[in-house]
Amino acid sequence: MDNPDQPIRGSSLMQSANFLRTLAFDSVIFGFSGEKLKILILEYHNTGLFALPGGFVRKDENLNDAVRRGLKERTGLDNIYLEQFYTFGDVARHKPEVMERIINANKIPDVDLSWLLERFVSVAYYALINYEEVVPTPDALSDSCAWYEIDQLPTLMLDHAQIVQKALETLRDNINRKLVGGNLLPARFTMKELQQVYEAILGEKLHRGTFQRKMLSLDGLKRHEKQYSGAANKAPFLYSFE
Amino acid sequence: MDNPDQPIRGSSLMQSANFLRTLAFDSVIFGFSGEKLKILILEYHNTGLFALPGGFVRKDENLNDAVRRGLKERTGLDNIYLEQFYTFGDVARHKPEVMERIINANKIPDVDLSWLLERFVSVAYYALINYEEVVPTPDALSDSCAWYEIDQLPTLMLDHAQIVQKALETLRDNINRKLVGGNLLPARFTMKELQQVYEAILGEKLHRGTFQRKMLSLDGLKRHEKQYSGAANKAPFLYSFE
DNA sequence: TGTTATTGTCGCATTTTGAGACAATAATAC
DNA sequence: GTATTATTGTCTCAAAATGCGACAATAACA
Repeated sequence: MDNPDQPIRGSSLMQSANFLRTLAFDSVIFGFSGEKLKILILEYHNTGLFALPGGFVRKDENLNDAVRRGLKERTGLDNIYLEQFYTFGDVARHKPEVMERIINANKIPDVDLSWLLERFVSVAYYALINYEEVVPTPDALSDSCAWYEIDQLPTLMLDHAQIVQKALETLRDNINRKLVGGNLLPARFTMKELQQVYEAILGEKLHRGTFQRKMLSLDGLKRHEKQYSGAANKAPFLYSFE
Repeated sequence: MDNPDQPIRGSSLMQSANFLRTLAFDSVIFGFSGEKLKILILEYHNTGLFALPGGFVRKDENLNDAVRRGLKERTGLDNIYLEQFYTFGDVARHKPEVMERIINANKIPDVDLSWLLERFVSVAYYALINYEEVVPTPDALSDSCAWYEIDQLPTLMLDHAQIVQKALETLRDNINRKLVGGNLLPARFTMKELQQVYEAILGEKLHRGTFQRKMLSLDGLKRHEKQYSGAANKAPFLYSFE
């Protein structure tokens, strides 16, 4: 389910009065490392349940800000490219027994949490993150918050697998229109690294010459000094996004 | 605001118990006629307020079904291509005084409508409709439900102008990927009519030869008999979508 | 039979894309 | 120094897609 995030730390905050009813968000947080695309997944205490990081929207808070806040709490990162891609509103995604299991697996002071058992519609976002700078941070309900390779995800609860799927599709669509990768890579990177990001997202190999020509023609990259890695070959240029 | 639609007819239905809190939908319904792209706009009784047709989601109803239901009530049409394109969740869109004005302008039996004054997040959809077959139908709160040319809209309440804008952008993006127009035209149409739809959506003239070649290469059109309109020139073929 | 407006299609120049080839180069081996 | 090796930047050429104008075909009417 769209899990609460930080609120439970101070359990008094976790009251329905502070949040919009019915509405939650979930986020698909992409990172890139070791030539692989990964996403952040939570595991709930003593339940064996895996989920996307999500949360609720405060009554006086913009929807987009709520997600930004959640992202910061979970990754420590700020000022990140976030894209809303779909809102999931089927009745079938309402499974109060799952939420109950999560609540029961935790010792939570006597606050009325019955509102969490109601049906939620979830607005889903994805974000592209610099893997190196992230400190994955579980919330009070979770054991862990960790990176998983996109094609080796554990079984996710509710419709979260479907959400991931749709996030990937949207990302693939967008990559042909915008220059993607700014946040997935360090500030300076080689053309090869950028190509690896594209290949990981698209799930296919690209032709080196064609890729380089295309990227350079897009006019969104700035070329810097060469990177002498110590390898016995020509040193590649470093680039940054403008 | 995201207005209630049919429920008020039987005012007993218009109780908060039946609907999800916090959540509404709005729809941008595109039609095509006289070479112009148009959308359906409501006008509320005695308020001078214009709005997109919208509504609420019943507690036991899928989000997508709620929109489909609303669309049918408003246009009489069924089985239409509907696309969810964005969810609007800023605090700034909460203006209880607007909703109050609408409620006060109508004589509504004493049902508690205070829930309508709360903040709503709205999921927005667009639909492409066959103009010829539509019977625009206002709801109980509205004087009228009528077509307006896309570039001659009245001032819309709340953030509805922004919603229309985003719908148009999404439609323009999608038109380059999918074959659009199936619902905007009659079952059989000429290549010229199809081109006019594209030009209305994109807001620019297209080259006739290039357009025809492109459409035929997409392999989603079936060619039928010629249409003898009585004009003194070569008769065009009729096409339909497969 | 000629006229007129519109349609289907073609040809050609231009641009974009896919794929391989080749010289340049950074480190190491000799 | 010089040869070797892996990788990079760029080029070339063919193939495909696109922009734009031209021309023959044709339906109705004079």
